[in-house]
Amino acid sequence: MVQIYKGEAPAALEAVLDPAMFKALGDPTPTALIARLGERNAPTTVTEAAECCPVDLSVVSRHLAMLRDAGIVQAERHGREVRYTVSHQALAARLRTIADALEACCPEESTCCPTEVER
Amino acid sequence: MVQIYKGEAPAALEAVLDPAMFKALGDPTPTALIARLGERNAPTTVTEAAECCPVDLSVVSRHLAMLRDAGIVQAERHGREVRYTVSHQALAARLRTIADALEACCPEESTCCPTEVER
DNA sequence: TGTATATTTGCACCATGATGCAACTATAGC
DNA sequence: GCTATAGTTGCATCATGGTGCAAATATACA
Repeated sequence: MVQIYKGEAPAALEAVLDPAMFKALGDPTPTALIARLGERNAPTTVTEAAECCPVDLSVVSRHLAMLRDAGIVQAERHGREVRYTVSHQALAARLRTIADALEACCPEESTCCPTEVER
Repeated sequence: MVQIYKGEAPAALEAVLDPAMFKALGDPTPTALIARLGERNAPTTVTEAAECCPVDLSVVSRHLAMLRDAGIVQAERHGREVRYTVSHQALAARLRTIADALEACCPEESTCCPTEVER
């Protein structure tokens, strides 16, 4: 369950930190699908996209739907096939928006002597 | 298990798409911790950080360690306490690096008529 | 050395999500 | 309408990871 804590992040941050997007990017199969759509660089059917990884077609279908819901890819139906497209530019723009929000939310403060702790 | 598919992403992308970072940002507790460290804006102990959310102190300790391993926060031990610091600037920089890699990897191509498919 | 505080780690439990298979729906062509 | 192809969805299974509790470790101080 994705529970949001009260006052978890500054408003601007909270608006752009989309858990769905990060969850998608944290798993290898969706990541592979994003790369696959990128290298094909053209509307790609579920069957074509499935060549990216050794998983069942239904798994690919589900992941693509998840990516669509997360706003990372777009879908268009043509007859009996559905063609997916990824906009790396759009995804990059979203990451930059988050970066902007991060820098804006909390002014940096110099710390005296940050020493790494061995793990 | 985080399995990396062969040729999952262009080299430049693969180098910056860190699953550990995205996994951390996809869960509310680590996100709340990042925000907590940001608003305090100074080295923060585990006990202080734990005020961010209604979870056991051990959970906070584990999440902070995970964030440290993911390179998102830094830790320094002072006596019996460990003080954590987050650099929003550094995190923002990493996101921008990913954005750059995304834009560089696959030249955009215009699609004819991207129509959303109802879910 | 003994005690108190701060943090980490072992362990068990539970919710979530990824997966494969089979059944189902949608569409095209006969 | 019937059949074939493309994709989605239901269901069961399994791995992962978040969580709390208790025990262990690290350090300071008496």
